[in-house]
Amino acid sequence: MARAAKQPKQPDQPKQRGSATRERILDIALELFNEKGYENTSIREIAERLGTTKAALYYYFARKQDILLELHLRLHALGRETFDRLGGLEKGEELAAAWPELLDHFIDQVIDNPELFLFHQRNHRALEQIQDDERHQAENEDLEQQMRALLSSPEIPLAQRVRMACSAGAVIVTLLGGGEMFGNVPANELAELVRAAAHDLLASTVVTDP
Amino acid sequence: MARAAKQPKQPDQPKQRGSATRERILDIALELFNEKGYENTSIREIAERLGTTKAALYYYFARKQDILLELHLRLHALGRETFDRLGGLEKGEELAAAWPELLDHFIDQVIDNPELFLFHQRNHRALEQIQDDERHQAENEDLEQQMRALLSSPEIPLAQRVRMACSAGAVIVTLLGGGEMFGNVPANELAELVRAAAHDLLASTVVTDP
DNA sequence: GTCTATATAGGGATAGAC
DNA sequence: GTCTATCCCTATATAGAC
Repeated sequence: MARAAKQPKQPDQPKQRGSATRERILDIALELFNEKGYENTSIREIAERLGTTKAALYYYFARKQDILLELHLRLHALGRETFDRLGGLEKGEELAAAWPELLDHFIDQVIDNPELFLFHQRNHRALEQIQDDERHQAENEDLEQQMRALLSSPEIPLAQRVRMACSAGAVIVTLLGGGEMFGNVPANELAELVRAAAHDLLASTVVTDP
Repeated sequence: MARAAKQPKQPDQPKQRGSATRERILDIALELFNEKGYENTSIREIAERLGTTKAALYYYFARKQDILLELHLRLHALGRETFDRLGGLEKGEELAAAWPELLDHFIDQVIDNPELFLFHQRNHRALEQIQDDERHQAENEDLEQQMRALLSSPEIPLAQRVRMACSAGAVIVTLLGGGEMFGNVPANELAELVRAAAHDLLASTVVTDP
């Protein structure tokens, strides 16, 4: 307890949690990470687009990783929001029955936050690696990890779990697959078509013995 | 014509097209790119796993990019194989009608070459960038680009194209989503479940006016 | 065909002035 | 809070010996 008694603030906590420029940095980083990827984006590039210098960014984020981590936290919030709905459910049957509603909520979130989900998809590997390096809070808060856990649950019949995974894949690929694919179709219209398709996929599940 | 008269071989063509060590380099690179990603894999790492040094690799590949490019060509071959089946089709209706069969073939290919498709998915961005830098032959040979082109075809009703995209997404995400998700289920069994799900998704398409 | 040694560039990160 | 200048490291790529 003798060391580190001088620091007036928490050592590893971000310095300006709600700062306006801090948010701008995160927004610009999100843009660049989506355009070029995390590893191909340098601090210098982020600073240039913001109109400042490298060193200025280091006032807000001690390491480049911390920018990535902070963006991941935005996704965590969405994940918690989605999975809080299933809090009480325990048995596999109930979990499986809740899936269609969960998927609907997921579609809404993707439509509302396309950049964030694109970021998650296109920087999947970089996000994996910071989880190994740092134990950034509970691992189970991540939306994807919770979905995977649910899809691993042995209480749900395999055939049904596969359908559930398929429905998620259909949503992600179609909604994030790039706007040019379907021309200028408005996002809402696309979402409803995907929603219908995903639900048909789930509905045609063959009933199996428990 | 005065210059470059001395070279006994083509200048930018790879030196040992069918060499055994060359293939080993590509296999090891494929492994590492799948584990850590293209940009996080150094030439030194590839050389170490191969049991040699950096400089040795530069005998076979002039640039790191060329390794990526060569692996991409393996995918091109698969794409050509798939799309050669549709060569004669012209009208949108016929193209849409051929989709289920095309999807079946696609599933077979993913099952037979999981590492290659994983490589494509997890290094998507790096592959995009070499397409910009170099015009590496016809762009339309890429499987993904051809699929996108088909899904953009305005002759096919939007609802149907969305279903087609959904079916592709279901296949990719479920088959490449990581083996841990469904435990130790054999790949073939999984493939048949996915195949059934994807076809149900396509079959329940609502008939619309042409 | 494979090595050692090196050139060169760029990235992350820090020190300290203002 | 933001700058300049700099350190240190690692990466790609090349030259040339063997």
